[in-house]
Amino acid sequence: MGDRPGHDRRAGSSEPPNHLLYLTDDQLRTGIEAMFFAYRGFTAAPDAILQDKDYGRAHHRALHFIHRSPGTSINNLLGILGVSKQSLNRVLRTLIADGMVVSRVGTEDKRERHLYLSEEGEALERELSDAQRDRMRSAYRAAGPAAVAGFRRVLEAMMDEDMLRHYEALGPRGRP
Amino acid sequence: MGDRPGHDRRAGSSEPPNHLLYLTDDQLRTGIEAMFFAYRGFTAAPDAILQDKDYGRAHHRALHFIHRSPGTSINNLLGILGVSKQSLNRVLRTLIADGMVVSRVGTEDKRERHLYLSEEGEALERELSDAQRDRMRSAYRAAGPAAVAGFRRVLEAMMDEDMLRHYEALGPRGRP
DNA sequence: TTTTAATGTCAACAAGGCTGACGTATTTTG
DNA sequence: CAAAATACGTCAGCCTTGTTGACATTAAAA
Repeated sequence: MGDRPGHDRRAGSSEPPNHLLYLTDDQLRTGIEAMFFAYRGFTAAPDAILQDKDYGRAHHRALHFIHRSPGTSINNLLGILGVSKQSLNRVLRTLIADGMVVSRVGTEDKRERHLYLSEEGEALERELSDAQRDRMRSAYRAAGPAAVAGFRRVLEAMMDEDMLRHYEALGPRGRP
Repeated sequence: MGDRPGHDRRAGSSEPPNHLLYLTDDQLRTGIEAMFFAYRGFTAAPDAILQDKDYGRAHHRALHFIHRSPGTSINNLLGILGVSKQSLNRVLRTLIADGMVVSRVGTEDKRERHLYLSEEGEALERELSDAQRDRMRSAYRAAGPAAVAGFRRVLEAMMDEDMLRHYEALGPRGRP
């Protein structure tokens, strides 16, 4: 297990080749901790806004992806969010009841519902994503363009196939 | 608000300077989505292991940081994890009852408790972090050392002061 | 026409957050 | 030394968000 190819555990063994120093257990552990702490910073801004309103992080996620893919179906959204339909439904129900989200019966396939944000929904989404982008922007700016490219590359390598598909399907200018 | 210095909203405005193209709203949005999808990949492996046992992600976090800072106090752990003492207590109680974590009364200050992992706790922690590191390692390897450096730099810039303090206090070879 | 797919919804439950309120050592301070 | 502050532990209750199971509806597909 310790000598699985490319699996350099680095515990009391001999030194690793210099070009693999970044794969050290210590480096990996630090990366894990960085993800943990950074994710808190990542969600802090929108969470603070949501505290006052009657919504939570789950609502934010739904708003974000409906904004990104106007007209998306429930099934597509389920795949993106990776939750059960019952969980999503509970969130969507409140958003629809509050007039943030509009659900229209599909034109081609009338079993499907197409989801859109209302004006009000767009406004809330904008408020949340502005706050989150501000945080992201200052991090990007502090780190610089080269670091940002690396950041993206590692995150993309961290996704499994399923997520990567959804991530790429959103593309540079999201389509339903 | 649109022309706050360095706040290039890029919505229907003129082109941004070339050297700031990475601060585009589109780029930031993609980074946000990358974080969202990647975090799922990040927690997937340990979550899968925990599903069988009677523990959850919160237990994993406690195990991780006690492993990293043997002898840590409750208060320190609270700061790292950023949860209420009641939340942490619930998790710690089960871990202590199961013999995964040992709590010793402080030597200098007898009000404090010092937390350690038992042999069994170390074993579980190892199982979980091995799985998570495997995932991390393959992402690191796929992205390469330069990307990893950028990844870390952006994540660190994303933390707020409080988290950064805890993150750095853990250091390269964690101390209590 | 039967089957399958997409969706909504009800019920029940669990994990893991939170706050408020106490109780108890123990250390610090005035 | 007495009073206050600190570091816990714990009980109770509540919220969000996740889960599974079951059942109904509608409409597309075979």
